[in-house]
Order: sequence, then structure tokens, then C-alpha cells
Amino acid sequence: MNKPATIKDIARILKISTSTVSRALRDASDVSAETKNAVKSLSEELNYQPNKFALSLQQKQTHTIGVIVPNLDYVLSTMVKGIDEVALEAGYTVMVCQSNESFGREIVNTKRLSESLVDGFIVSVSSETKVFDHLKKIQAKKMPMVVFDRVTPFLEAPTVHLDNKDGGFQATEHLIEQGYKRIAILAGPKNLEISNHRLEGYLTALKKHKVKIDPDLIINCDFNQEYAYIATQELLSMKKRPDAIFTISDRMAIGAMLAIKEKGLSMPEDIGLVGFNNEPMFSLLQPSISSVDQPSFEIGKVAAKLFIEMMHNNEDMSSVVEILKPKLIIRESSQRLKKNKLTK
Amino acid sequence: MNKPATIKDIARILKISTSTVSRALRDASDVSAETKNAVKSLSEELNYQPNKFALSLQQKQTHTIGVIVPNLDYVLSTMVKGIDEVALEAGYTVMVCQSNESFGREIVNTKRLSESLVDGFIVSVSSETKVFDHLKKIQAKKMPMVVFDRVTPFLEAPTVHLDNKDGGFQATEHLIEQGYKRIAILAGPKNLEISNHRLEGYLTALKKHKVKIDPDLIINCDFNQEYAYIATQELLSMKKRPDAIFTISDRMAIGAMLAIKEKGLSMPEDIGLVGFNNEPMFSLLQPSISSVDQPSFEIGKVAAKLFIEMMHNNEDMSSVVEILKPKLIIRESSQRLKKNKLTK
DNA sequence: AACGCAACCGGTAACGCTACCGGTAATCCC
DNA sequence: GGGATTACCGGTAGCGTTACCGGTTGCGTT
Repeated sequence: MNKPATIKDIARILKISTSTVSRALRDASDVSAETKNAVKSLSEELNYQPNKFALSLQQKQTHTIGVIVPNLDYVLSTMVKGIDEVALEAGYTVMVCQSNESFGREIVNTKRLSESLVDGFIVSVSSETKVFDHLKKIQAKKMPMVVFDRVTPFLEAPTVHLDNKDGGFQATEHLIEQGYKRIAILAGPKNLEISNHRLEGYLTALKKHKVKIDPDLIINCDFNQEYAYIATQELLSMKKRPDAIFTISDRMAIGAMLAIKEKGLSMPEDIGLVGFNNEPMFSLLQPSISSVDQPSFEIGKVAAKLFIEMMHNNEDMSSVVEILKPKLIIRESSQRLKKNKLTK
Repeated sequence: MNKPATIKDIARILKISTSTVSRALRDASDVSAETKNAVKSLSEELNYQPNKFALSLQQKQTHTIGVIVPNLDYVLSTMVKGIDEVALEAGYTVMVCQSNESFGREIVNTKRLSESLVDGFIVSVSSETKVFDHLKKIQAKKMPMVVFDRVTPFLEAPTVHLDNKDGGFQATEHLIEQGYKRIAILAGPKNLEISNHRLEGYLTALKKHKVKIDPDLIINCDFNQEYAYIATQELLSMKKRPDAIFTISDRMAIGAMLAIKEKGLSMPEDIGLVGFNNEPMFSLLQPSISSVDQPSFEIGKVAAKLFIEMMHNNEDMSSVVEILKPKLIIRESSQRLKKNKLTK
């Protein structure tokens, strides 16, 4: 009961060789059914578990995926769940490391995991990351790597992410259709792709509907709630204040909502508001807030599938890009035109 | 550049033995400074990284901690950050697996990780888990295991958790002091310790202040927001409705808040509300909601420290219990008596 | 001159497993 | 009946690393 049983123990007890035991356990062809049964039942009895390290040492494979994420908020932890699901099924184990939005931490994590602990990586970069040498080093080692969610053009790797342009477009067009005329956007940090793409979608929608683009209504600020709160206060104290706000994250929408309420304005009458991510809490606020929902779980699954594909047939897949569609969930905060059915 | 360098390569190039290389790299005493330098500079150049598997195979140690959590919500992901921090510093890598509140998933995860992938576990059990054989099996293997947050009396292991009784007490006493007379509690599932302890604290506070205990005001429901919403609706339609509600999680507080607003009641005047966990969003709602803050990061750190201590001097520590104190954060939702300074 | 003792270093085995080669016995076929 | 084929099994080496034992120098001591 103390030392874990090995293949040797089984061989010794059954008076056969370790080779035979090994083959029997793996259902190889050239072992008699009789010995197979003997081996299997004994291994069951001894609670035999193969030593992964011995295997990895030999086969240079760990069957483990390193997942690096900037944090574990609602969206990312859901994506990780998706990764988990697929990986588990394919016989992989997942190691999750959060970089905590810190560039330094991201480097340490990748380095550690790449020290022969994992077969490859599924990465979402931190907001601080502007240099990608640590990830390129991994690619140089021929380790498979998939980038998801927070992607970057500076890395040649297969990629999974939301159609952020479409998300921005849907939200903005919806606001236009609801009769809002001066639509502001709280965009995120300028160096993040997701931020810029959502902004692009916003611009496209305005152009399509021939709404004049006012640079004063485009605010780049941090993802932080506080910043959004302050930015909204400033927006609302403009001479020609906006009559709708689109924030590219839900946390920012909360900040905006607070500022709107403090100003004594009502949603959706005075101001329309649409967020991004559709955190579950959003349906419960008052007013409930419209938000662009992304298939986070699915994105995680696709990333993992891509990774496993990359693992198996190791051809170059760096040009593969999987883009998933968002879906606008319309709630009270932006529903100015009365309709029969309100999405709760 | 293709194959990773091994000590053999270094030995071959330097024309010395692998043993010497090994010792040089570990700064052993009986290697001349000269060869040490030669070895170190060459290993640098070749980008040598020791193969963890060869090490683990020999020393039966993985320097990896398996962390099993039911989910990665705000509280738990903060705790995991704490674990990360301490583990990294002590030279350990962390593998996080979320059981997704599923008993079956928890079993699969523990089994996988225990297959010689990790040295031991830091666990928070799922809400479904009522049988603990899978964890006892791990203990039988003499693997160190620390239980945190969601603890259970059915497991003899060192334990780290919040003083949940005190949390319940603080919240309830605060409501009493604010002049609320009929204080309801939305407690969680009956089989969870954290739920029962917070309820106990509630009862203790009532007794201390000689407030009559009304069983109708004690509701056991799921952690779910929806349930809290419904439960609150029922509470508010009682003949003698409560004038304050204490929910043992923040998600539940949101549900309660929604029901209160729908009923046209105001906080804190008509109804006082206190939540639990102090999720960051809470300070931004309107009214801002009072909540019991727990030192999640610290709890994670303590759990990891305990684990490492257990690793090093492997004596029996199953009786160790670390209890950390919560701190009530008072905000608008329960602040009926006007004071000069409001905590924002 | 003979011995002892550091200071260094090399060789070997072992960790648990599988790939590979080879061997034995039984069976089959002409 | 002899060679070929099949079905099964064993031995050995090797994955990368370190522990252990032993050996070789060179120097100081008696």
C-alpha cells in the first residue's frame, strides 16, 4: 500500500517479463488473451497507475497543455472551461496560469511551463504585453501554440477570437435603429486588438447609416470601471451630450451606468447603454443592460481543438484564423422603441 | 536549435563526464571553479534546461501542486492567485482544475492529477460533493493535501477558511445596530459548511441582542441568483415582512436587490441589505451594497504555505486549522443611521 | 620514501517504461 | 519430414538525470 506498484512488480508476481506486461496493458497484438487478463486483473488489484514521467521521458510528450491567461474573469474562466472540456476528452491535462495582466509574470509562467512540463501552449496575452519574444522562443522550440481571445498581429500562430468588429457593429447599429443620434463609445486601451476592432465596428455602423462621426464621442480609456465612470461623467457634461453609450466591456458599462444615474438621467429614455460580454449579472440590474454576448465556452473549445490538431499533424497552421460570431442581447437599457416582446 | 540540449551534450563538448556537469550545475562542492564556469557558460549558450521528467522519475517529486476548485468566480480566482504567489516563490508550479461544481468532474480531475503528475493537492470541494473517498484515496497515498474555503468535517486534513460565523455575526449585528427589527437571512444549501456557519453567526447576533428568532425569516436556498430573487419576493409579500435581508453571497444579494426594487421599496430606508464576498462591482451599484469582505488572496497564500510546510516536514498536520477574519464593509444599502463618513 | 588526505573527476546503476530485436515452440503446408 | 509461418514472450538498451562509489592526481606530513 505504500509504494505505488510498477510494471516490474506485476512482472515479478506473474513471473513474466516487463515487456510482456507493458504490451498486455496496451492491448498489443502479440500477447495471449490469457496473459492479458492475468496482467489486467492483477494491475487492477495492485491499483497500478502508469508513471507519467517515465513515459514523458521516453516519448518526449507530456500530454499536458499550458494555458496562459491574463486573468480569470467571467469570460476567460468560461473559455478555460471550454478548453478543459475538449482537452480532457482528448486525453490531455490542462495547466492554467494567470499572468495577472503582468508582462513579467507572463514571462515567468511561459518559461516555467516550457521547461519540459507541457507539450505546448494556448495563450491569451496580458494587456501589458507589447513584446512577444518569450512566445516566439516557444515557437522556435517547435512547440505548438494557439492564441485566443486577446490576439495580436505580431505573432504568427493559429488564432481563435470573436468577431469583434461585428460585435461593435451590431451594438452600434442597434442603437441607431432605436433612434439614438449621438452615440459615444468607450473603447479600451489603444494597443489591444479587441479594443480597436470593436471601435472599427462602431465606425462601420455609423458610416453605413450615414451618421456623422464625432471624434469627441470616441474615448480610449482603460478597461477599468473607475475610468469608465469618469469618462462618462465628462461625456455627460458636454454641451452636446451623447444620447447613447456603447462600452466595449461590461465592467465599463457598470461605471457608465453609475455616472448616468448620478446625473439623474434615465435609461433607455435619456441615454441608451450597451455593454460587451454579457456577464450573467447584467440581466439582473435595473434597468437590465443590453450587451454583446460572446460564445466564450465555444471559443475555448475551438482553441483546444486547434491545438490538438496542431499536435497531431504537425504541419504549419499559423495562418488558420477562427472567428466566432457574437450575438447582441437586447435588454431594457437600450430598448427605446416599445415592442411587444422584451428580451428579459 | 532543434533538439533541446542535455547534460550529455555539455559533457561531450567540454570533454568531461556527465556527472561533473550535473554537479557543476548544482554548485556542488567538489568541482573546480574553472569547470563550473565553463559548464555554466556553455549551458547558457546552448539554452540548456533541465529535463523535469528525468528528475521527477528519479526523485519521485514533481514540484507541482494540484489545485481543485469548484469554479473560478471572483473569490476563488483571487484565492488561486494567492496560492500561485506563494507556490511560485517556493519553486512549485500550480495546476488548476475546476470541477465545475460537479462531483464526477472532481473525481476525474483528482484521479488524473494524482497519476504521478502532482506532489499533492489543495482542494475546495464542489457543492455536490458529499462523499469523500476520492480524496481519502489521495491521503492514503501519503500525498499532502490542504483543504480550503469549502471545508468539510468529513476529511482529516489541514484546513484554511474564513471565520464564517464571525462574518454572519458582524453583518447581523450591524443591521441590528442600524435599528432593523425583522432581519431575514438567505442562507445557502444546507449541506455546505460555509452556509451553516454564516447562519450560526446570524443566530448568535440575534441572541446577543435579544432579538426574537423567527424561523420564517430563515430561508435555505441555492446559491443561485434566481432563487434569491424568488425567495426575496416571497419574503416581501409576507404579512409581517422583514425590514432587512442578509444574503450569504453577493450573487444572492443581487437577486434580492432586484426583488426589492421591483416592489418599489427603497434601501436602506425600507429595507436594509448586506451581502457576502464584497465583489468589486458592489461599490458601484446604486445603492452601493454593504458586504462582508473576506481576505481571499490571504486565504490562498495561507493554504499554499500550509501545503509547502506539509511537504517539507511530513508530519501529521491534519489537526491544523487556520481561520481568517472577515471584515464588514458598510455601504449605502444598510446605512440607515446617518453618520459623517460613509464608506464609498 | 612512504603514507594520508584533500580536491577533482569518471563510471555505473537506477528511476519506470517502451521500442526493438531476437528467440522458442507449435502449427501448417507441400 | 523439413522448411516456413504464426503466436507468443524475453532481453537489452535507452530516454535525462543524479547518487554513489571509486579512482587519480598533487601536496603536505612523518
